[in-house]
Amino acid sequence: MESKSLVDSSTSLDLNLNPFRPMDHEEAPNEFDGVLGAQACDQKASIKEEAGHLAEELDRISSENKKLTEMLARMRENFNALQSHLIDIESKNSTKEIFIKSRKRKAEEEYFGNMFSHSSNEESYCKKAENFNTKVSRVCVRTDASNTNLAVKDGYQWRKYGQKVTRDNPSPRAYFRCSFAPSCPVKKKVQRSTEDPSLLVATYEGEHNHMHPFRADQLSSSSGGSSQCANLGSVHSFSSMRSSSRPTVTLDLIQSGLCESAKNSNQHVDSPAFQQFLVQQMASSLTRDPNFTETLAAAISGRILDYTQN
DNA sequence: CGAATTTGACCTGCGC
DNA sequence: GCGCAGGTCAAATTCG
Repeated sequence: MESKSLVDSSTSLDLNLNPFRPMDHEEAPNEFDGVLGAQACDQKASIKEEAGHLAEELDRISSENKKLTEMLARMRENFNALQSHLIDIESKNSTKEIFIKSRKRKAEEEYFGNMFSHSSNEESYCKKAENFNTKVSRVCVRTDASNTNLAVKDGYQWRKYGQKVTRDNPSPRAYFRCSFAPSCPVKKKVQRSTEDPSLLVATYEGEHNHMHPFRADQLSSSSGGSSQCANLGSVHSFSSMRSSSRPTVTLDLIQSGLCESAKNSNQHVDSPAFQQFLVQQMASSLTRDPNFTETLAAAISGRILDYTQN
């Protein structure tokens, strides 16, 4: 039923796209009718054929778009169902565990054990974290699982003061202090995720009370620092401070071309510049994804169809 | 040689 | 009070 209108719309589209096509019969001089008559007929036929092809293509794309929309709706429904199921399970578990574990250790488990859990966990953590005065943030960095180095390059200079194997995680936890200590109170704990050994989980406590070293570098000179990103894999996840409204961002920065951008990311995770960087990287990784661009193109063509039909 | 890292000992908080 | 686990200290070691 859409095909008729599709033909019309595609023809009109083609009119706009083909500058050599006569817009009006009056525009074609009559004296050429005899000489170019056959040619004109051929051209018209080919244009009609082309319009037909375009109409078919648009039809195909719109139906594909429809299917994708339906799939997306189904996925959303499934996600919501799973989400509510997970919340149920977690609420049951938490009531059992709450009397077993101390608040502090519970918070740690929330940090390191449930890295990929639902955001409700984040919220529950944040509620508990309200008891803490220090600002706590978490950054995940993807590295090679075989790499035993627990260094997370974030632009600041850190001094390692301890390492410990914890009960819940076979991989050791490294303790870092900002090299500006004791004037800077910030501490950092780095440990591999139990669920994904290739993921380093860095927990920051406190706020830096000094300028970001990279910003200072950038102010003084625009060169250097390329080695800083040598170990940087991908900033996989960046999640909430104490504000529960902040979403978890999953970001793939693993492409080699992002080295320069990654350098810029070495700013404090709470800074507006860092957040702007995250947004930019999200946009760029989306536009690099051929599936995304394809889906976007289909969606746009669907919109165009809707518009031309109305 | 000085700075950074490693690592075992020690401290602290919590549950039993 | 004891044991456990996380966190910190500081001497020893490594590295540039």
